[in-house]
Amino acid sequence: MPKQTVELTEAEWSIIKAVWENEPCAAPTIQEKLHKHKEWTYSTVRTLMDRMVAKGLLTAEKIRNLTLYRSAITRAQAQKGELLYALKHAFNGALTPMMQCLFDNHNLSADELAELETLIKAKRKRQKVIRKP
Amino acid sequence: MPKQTVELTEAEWSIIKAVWENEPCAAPTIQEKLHKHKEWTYSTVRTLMDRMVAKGLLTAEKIRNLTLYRSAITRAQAQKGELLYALKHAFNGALTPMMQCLFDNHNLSADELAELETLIKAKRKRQKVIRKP
DNA sequence: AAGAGTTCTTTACAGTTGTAAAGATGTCAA
DNA sequence: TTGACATCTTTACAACTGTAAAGAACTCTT
Repeated sequence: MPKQTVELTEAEWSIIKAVWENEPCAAPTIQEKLHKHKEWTYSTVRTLMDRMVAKGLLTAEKIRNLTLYRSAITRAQAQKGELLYALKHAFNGALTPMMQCLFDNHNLSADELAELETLIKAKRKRQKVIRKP
Repeated sequence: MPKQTVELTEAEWSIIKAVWENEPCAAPTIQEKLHKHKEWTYSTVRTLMDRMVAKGLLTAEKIRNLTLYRSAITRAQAQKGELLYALKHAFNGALTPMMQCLFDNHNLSADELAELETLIKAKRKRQKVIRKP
């Protein structure tokens, strides 16, 4: 079974986002891709990536002199982990207060509000479907 | 100005929640309150709390042999910090995908769905109000 | 085969986090 | 004033995180 709760540090988020967009990819590629935003040397990126392999966040495959990395978790899994962490710790698992907080701290365009309503309506219909937790 | 982005570790969340519910309070009180859930010794709790004072998450006031602690940030601030962290890292700041993710991983009661709609409607009206960021 | 360039490996180090033992000090009741 | 008890202070330590230097190894071209 896949890890059911994934937690990423800030640095790991940077790395894995770049991996998702470039996989399979080599460490130097990731370093270059991140270079605009992060002043990390190759060594830094490499160390982070290898640690992420050890944690099961990435996989590495060695081909001759090159190590090819791939993500071992999906973006959805990572997002879920992050969100559930916030939900659990900051809101004791209660969704409505979380939404409330979001609404209080974030301006929403009319379009976004409409989209949310659409999501809610869709959710009502789907609600009966069994979902694996 | 108050810290505008607060980030708490898991242990810090445990502590500060207990503080919010008991402040002003002494470290031994917090240790006892948490005892059901956390097998922390007094030393552990105390160390965590003192570090939180150093970080500006709590305040400490010494009265004779007793150190009284208070929260230095509100629950709302902490919640906001946690949520914005998730929003920024996992969703690149995009709210709708975040909601989507939430809906995909969380069953909602009819009541909750209705509440959300209410929140959205309220938000539409308030939207024009200037909010300080 | 030698040099240039690319990629990797090893090692390190300081700061943070979780966890706590041991001992010091203060307080109050008898 | 002497324990008994409560509370505090100091010190420690391992794991994890962010960051990277230095040097080794590989690859490709001339």
